[in-house]
Amino acid sequence: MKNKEHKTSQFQDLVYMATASIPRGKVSTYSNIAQKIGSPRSARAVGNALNRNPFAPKVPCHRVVRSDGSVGGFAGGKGNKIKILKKEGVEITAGKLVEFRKIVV
DNA sequence: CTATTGACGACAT
DNA sequence: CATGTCGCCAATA
Repeated sequence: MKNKEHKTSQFQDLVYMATASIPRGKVSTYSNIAQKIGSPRSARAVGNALNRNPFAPKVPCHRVVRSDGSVGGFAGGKGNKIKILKKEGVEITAGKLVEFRKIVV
């Protein structure tokens, strides 16, 4: 029997592509990705797409944070997201990225 | 088709 | 600085 391929919509595909281009040790924001894919007002929808990300961990959705510097959510648990980011060299204090403005792409 | 949901953002309190 | 409200958009029921 054949595997059922989760058909990804164009919107989700664009989100995954943009997210995959984030270099290790840096981050991006939901809003930033939204603009990159041509829907600057769809930050929320971007988060939804990443939440269902079928290409994890190929697509580093943990490198996407909120525009105010807070970590945002994570399907594997927010604490886990913070842990992974710290491992990549990202400083986080009280749930906020310290040098956020300097590492955001 | 409409209603609900959600890993958001900006602003008000 | 913490919390709440409104607006936004796409996926799903």
